[in-house]
Amino acid sequence: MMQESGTETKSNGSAIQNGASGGNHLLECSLREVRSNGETPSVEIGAADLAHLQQQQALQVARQLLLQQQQQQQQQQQQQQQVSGLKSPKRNDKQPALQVPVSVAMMTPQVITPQQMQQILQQQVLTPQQLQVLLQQQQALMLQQQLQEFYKKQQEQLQLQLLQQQHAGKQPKEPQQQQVATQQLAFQQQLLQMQQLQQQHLLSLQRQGLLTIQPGQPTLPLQPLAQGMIPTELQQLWKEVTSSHTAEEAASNNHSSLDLSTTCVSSSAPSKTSLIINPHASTNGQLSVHTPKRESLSHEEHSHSHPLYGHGVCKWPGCEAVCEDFQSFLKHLNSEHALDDRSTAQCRVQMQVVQQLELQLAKDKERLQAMMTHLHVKSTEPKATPQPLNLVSSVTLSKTASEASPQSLPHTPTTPTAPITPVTQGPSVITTTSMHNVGPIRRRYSDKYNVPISSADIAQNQEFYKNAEVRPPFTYASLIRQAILESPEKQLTLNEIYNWFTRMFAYFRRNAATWKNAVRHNLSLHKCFVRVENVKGAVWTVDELEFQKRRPQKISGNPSLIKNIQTSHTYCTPLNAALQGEEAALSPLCLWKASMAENSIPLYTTASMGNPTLGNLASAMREELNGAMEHTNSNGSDSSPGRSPMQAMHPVHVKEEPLDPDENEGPLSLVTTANHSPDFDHDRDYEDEPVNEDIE
DNA sequence: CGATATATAAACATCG
DNA sequence: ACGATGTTTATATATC
Repeated sequence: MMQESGTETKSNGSAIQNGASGGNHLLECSLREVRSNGETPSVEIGAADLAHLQQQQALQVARQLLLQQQQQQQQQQQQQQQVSGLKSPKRNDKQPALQVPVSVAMMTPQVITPQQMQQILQQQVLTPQQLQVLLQQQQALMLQQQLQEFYKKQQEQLQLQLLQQQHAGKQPKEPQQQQVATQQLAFQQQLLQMQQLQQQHLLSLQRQGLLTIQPGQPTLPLQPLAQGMIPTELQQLWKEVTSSHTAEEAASNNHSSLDLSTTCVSSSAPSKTSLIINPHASTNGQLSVHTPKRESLSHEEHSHSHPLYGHGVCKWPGCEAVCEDFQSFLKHLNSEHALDDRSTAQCRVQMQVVQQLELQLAKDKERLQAMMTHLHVKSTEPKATPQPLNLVSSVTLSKTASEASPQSLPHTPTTPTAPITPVTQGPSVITTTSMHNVGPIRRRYSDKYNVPISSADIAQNQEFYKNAEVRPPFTYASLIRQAILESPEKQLTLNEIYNWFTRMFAYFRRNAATWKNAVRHNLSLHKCFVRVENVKGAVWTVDELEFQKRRPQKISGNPSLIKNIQTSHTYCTPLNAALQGEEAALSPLCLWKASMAENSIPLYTTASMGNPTLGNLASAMREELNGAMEHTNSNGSDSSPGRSPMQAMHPVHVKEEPLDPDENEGPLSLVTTANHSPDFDHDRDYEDEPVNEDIE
């Protein structure tokens, strides 16, 4: 599984879906999503950090390789006669520590199995933000593992090379120095090769939109990498990449070209395979070792597992050449993606992408750690026990807030704030494929969202529900209301409501019969929804008063929320500004928003900062909460309570395949501007057609 | 434990 | 007859 998902992570979305042979669907999905959206995740890593880390990494690699080399020499000297073959099967055993020079430290966490993830999702133990982080980490982990395989293989190669060279040198019985020199050369070559492979990794990841690499940025990380190695060469190669020369070199070196691809394959294949030395692996052509041919595998398997091939298309970064079958794909691969400067450069970029991911992983890990620590501490505390005091204070705040901004907020989001940059909703998209067997679970959240989440997390979750098929933590009533309020006329037809659901939540792209029924049920059941006859039929509107009247549900166990409300000024401002510029940044409302977003509105992510609809949703939810709090708090206004928006909808049994949402309403069109995947632009109805294969 | 809220399922009605 | 739309009832679960 690890390998498999790792593969997917690594290079291409297509591989992802093809290779979905029970592997990590979460990862697959997320990648696919990212890819389809063509967005790139924002990597919040400073260039300096990157450079530093990469440099360290590079140095580490170099050191390890040197060490390895030395050890090998010693070893060989001791048993010169023994080393007769080209293979060095014992290598792993003898130098286990050297196998994975890169980021070993980051590998400690284990990859979460789909089941585990599923469980987490179902239980909603974690907030969407947390989930996202988790997913990202998982992804990064996969990558790491993949990289591990990469390096293992490379080292293996290196060793073989060294062995070979030693032998060659031995025959003429040249002095040891000569041997050393040869080995040094090989070593350098190996280093270069490794870097190239890494680059490829990065490149493909970048292509997938997993990372954003600014045009000028790449050189930064790369240079440090090159230091102490082959700076000139690397830089030159990089230049070539950046200059995007299109010279397609004929495959004079088919094997080599295959190499790059097979590297990926190996990482996707079982670890055993990945450790096998690929016959073509040596770019130097020095290896003559023959290992099990990949070609021996069934085509089907190939087409399903080759990371560079999927859906009849070559997934080489920037290629997308159509290949009828796997055979033609191989031909194409060999001819078009031979080991030329271009391919090498692309590979390099890929490596960079991977490196960045690694950095991201490190950061996310740190974050997770902090979260865990925090939660652990908190969990043993009042978490389960609501704190009235806090609640009160929060209520007060929110009340003020509501005053500050009229409850009729559903202001249409006029704030496409901004930078609709190629942001990315991170890799954190969850596939439902892995959750299909989940039975209906009806639970409420209540205190499950008391995890404080940073604004950054909030931002990251902007698109979370849009892409991840995770049940949104809102009741149907809340969602329906939101949908209606978001509309320009504050009224929607049933079908429009449906559309809103599917557009806004990936979760509602399946099980249509179920949730649609629920929507209708809710519309009929709740007084707050008023049906109005229209010229064109009937539309549904919201009776705010009625809506607020609903019984108040305590915002239980949310100490952190309160706490945040009181102390979230810091990021409240940015959040507010980003989400709703029209409102006072530091108003209590803002505080409310921040807390709200932190606790139950994971819809906001940097990616959709410019998405008015989301902003609307947020505001509406906030409004709702305001109302609820108001009621709860003031014994006055409405005798009846407001419903806490915190009430959650819970994971439901998912059996259908997610379809693409459609979009029709005018107001919503705003929504789907920059971030939307094309999918959102057709008018598809999400019916329950149990399709299990994921779309691409 | 009972009341309430919500989710889910399903029967049934109405209408185009 | 059929599907979309609504309404209503029943049941399960969670929360208060």
